Amino acid sequence: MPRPKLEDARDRLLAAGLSLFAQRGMERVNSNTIAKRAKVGIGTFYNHFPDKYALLRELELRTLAGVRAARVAALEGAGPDPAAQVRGSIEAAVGFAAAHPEAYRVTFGRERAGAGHHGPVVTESARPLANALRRLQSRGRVDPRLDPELGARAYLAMEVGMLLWWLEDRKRAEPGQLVETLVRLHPAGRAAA
Amino acid sequence: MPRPKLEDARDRLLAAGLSLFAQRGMERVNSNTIAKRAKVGIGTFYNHFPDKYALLRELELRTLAGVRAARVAALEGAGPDPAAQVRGSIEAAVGFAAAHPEAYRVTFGRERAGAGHHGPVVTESARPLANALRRLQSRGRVDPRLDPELGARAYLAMEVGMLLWWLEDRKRAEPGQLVETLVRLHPAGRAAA
Amino acid sequence: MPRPKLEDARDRLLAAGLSLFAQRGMERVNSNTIAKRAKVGIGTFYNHFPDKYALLRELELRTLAGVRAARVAALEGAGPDPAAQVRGSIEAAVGFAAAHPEAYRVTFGRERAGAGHHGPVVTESARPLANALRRLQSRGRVDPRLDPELGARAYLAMEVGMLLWWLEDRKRAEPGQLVETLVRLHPAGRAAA
Amino acid sequence: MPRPKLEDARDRLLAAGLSLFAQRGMERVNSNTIAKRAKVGIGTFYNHFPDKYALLRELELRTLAGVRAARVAALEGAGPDPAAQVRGSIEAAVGFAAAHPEAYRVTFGRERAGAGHHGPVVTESARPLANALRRLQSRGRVDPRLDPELGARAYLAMEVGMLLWWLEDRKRAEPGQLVETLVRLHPAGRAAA
DNA sequence: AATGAATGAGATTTCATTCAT
DNA sequence: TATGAATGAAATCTCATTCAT
Repeated sequence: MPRPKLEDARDRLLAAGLSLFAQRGMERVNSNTIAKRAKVGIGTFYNHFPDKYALLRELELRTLAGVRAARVAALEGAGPDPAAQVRGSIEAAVGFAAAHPEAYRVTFGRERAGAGHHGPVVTESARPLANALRRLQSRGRVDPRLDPELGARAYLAMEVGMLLWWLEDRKRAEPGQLVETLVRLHPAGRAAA
Repeated sequence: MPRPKLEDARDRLLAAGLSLFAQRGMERVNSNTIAKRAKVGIGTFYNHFPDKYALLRELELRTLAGVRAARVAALEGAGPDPAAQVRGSIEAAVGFAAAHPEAYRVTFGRERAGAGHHGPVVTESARPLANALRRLQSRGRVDPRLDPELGARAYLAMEVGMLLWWLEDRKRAEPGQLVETLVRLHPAGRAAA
Repeated sequence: MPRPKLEDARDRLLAAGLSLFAQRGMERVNSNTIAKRAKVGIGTFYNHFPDKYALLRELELRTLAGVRAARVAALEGAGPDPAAQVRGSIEAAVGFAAAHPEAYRVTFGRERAGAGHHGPVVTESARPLANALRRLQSRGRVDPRLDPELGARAYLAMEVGMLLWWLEDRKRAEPGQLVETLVRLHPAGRAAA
Repeated sequence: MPRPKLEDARDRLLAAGLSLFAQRGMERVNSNTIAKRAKVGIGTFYNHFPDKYALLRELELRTLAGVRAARVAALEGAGPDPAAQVRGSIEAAVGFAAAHPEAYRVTFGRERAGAGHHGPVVTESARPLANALRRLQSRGRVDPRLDPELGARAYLAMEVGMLLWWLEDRKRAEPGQLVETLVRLHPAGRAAA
């Protein structure tokens, strides 16, 4: 029998934190509320996390790993065609947001206090995309005048912004429409036109 | 202490709030600090604003009006060519962000508590852009398969996201590069390619 | 022409204070609100009253004078019969409360902060009643074993308590019923039985 | 500081609140002072009561229960004679006020902000007394022209008013005198005359 | 006399964190 | 490890009063 209570408390705290952060936003959630929602004593909270930001950080790391894994899997499944890779990567991101809306909103949303947070979170995805753009430019498949760093940033800002907007109210669009729009506006999608 | 000149206090509070919000983010600024920075009693703060969110809202309204005015002026000065209009509008936005970085970050940044705030702020710009895209589609200048609403949203998310990223550290790019990138990735820029 | 503005402000302040105190109770009314209701600057408030308690005190003095005058007039109109005098005095008190419910509630109600306030307000009425009871005892018209001081106090507590209770919701009884009840329970009403 | 024994804090807060409310009156006591007097952190105050009114309400409930219990016990001990019952009930009330002067003053005194509070507190005692009067009327022991509801109210206003006045300065009378006065002026005492 | 913006002491309330059990 | 009562620094907000105009 696996330890029944042990990791239980930690997982319940993470789940409670996730749903509360998504619902109310970082600064409007307090550690006591998280513990209560997790049906755990407040002392237990501090046995597992040094403070509430640590819990948030862990949620973010899990989300980032999840998005990355989804993209990697999509790229591996897409074969060598760049267009298919772009579409696959986008479908992966949209799919992840649809499957884990709270995690997506908490990680990428506008909730964090303090400036300069968005950047780092996105940076990790920007680098591989910039490299991909450079490769495509060298093969003449993307406008060579586009700065690949800036293009990557710009695209990711767009993707994140759209998905957050969509998650506010999913009736705003079908996932397929989102994918179409993002594909069409993707820097690597342009050359096709 | 003698009472300062009439509307002085209110303006000083707005200025103090702006710089503090930009520096530390909404939730890490308190009314006492704003009042102190404005060299005004805490009571004066509450004579002018019911709470710190009201001050923020006023700053946002001023910023939105500023961006809109800059865009309108640019469009009027750009003549009838759609490409020139797109570029002009983008230059106006970049110019505004460069001239009022704190106001831009406070208004569009990721600081507000509670979800669903970004949307409304951006919505007002999304509508005219969607209309422009529709017009260009009917004239065959923009890919007709692009959903104009989603395209407008996507572009604005990109523009805002890039400018916020840039304002975190302006050494990251020259304003001209930003304009080039945004022009190239603009939904209406595509058909020109 | 009498000074038009002069006493105007003071009277409007008193009226505003009366209605606000009656509505919300002493401690939940502030001087700025009174001034606003009186359509007068807050500065004007302090030109007329040293503080908000002074305004209250003036209202109370006016009310006490009003009740006393009503009772005196009733006694004078009642002729020499003690029973008629008792009934007349009670009718005067009930009539005053009915005519000036706010003033009555503010003056006699349970609103004042700090203990020991009720006593003084009532004391002034207790003395003449105690004297009357003594006179009636010496004439054998009131039970001689009743302590006239305590009897007077007790009756007045009853009268005030009933009228406040009635003013909370006047549908609770007809004024005539109140008078009957108070007459029957009056220390001097007893001998009649 | 080591945490004091379990429910200790709550009881100390109630005791501190009682003595402070009695001393200064509701509106002149603040939560900090109560906590300090109870030798407890301010946070502990808010762990136990949502605000100071909640503490007051609990004190009132305890007092009302105490008075009721004292009256019930007295009635049970008084036997079937109505006169003895009346006297017993009055002795119980006077005894309770003498034994718990602070609780009595806080519960029945004129301190509460907002109107309409006294009524409800007294209502609960008014009903049984009204019923008793009705019974006595049907047996011809009380003047049938007296409205039993109003009579009950009137008597209770008298009792409460006298006891509050007495508690302001106990030298004003002996408890025995109070009882005598109240017995003589009781609606059910009258028929004896 | 009238005005009302400005003031700041003080009251209320929140919440991250500790620690004895 | 788990618990949760206790804590107090810090934030929000009120309001009586002043004073330059």
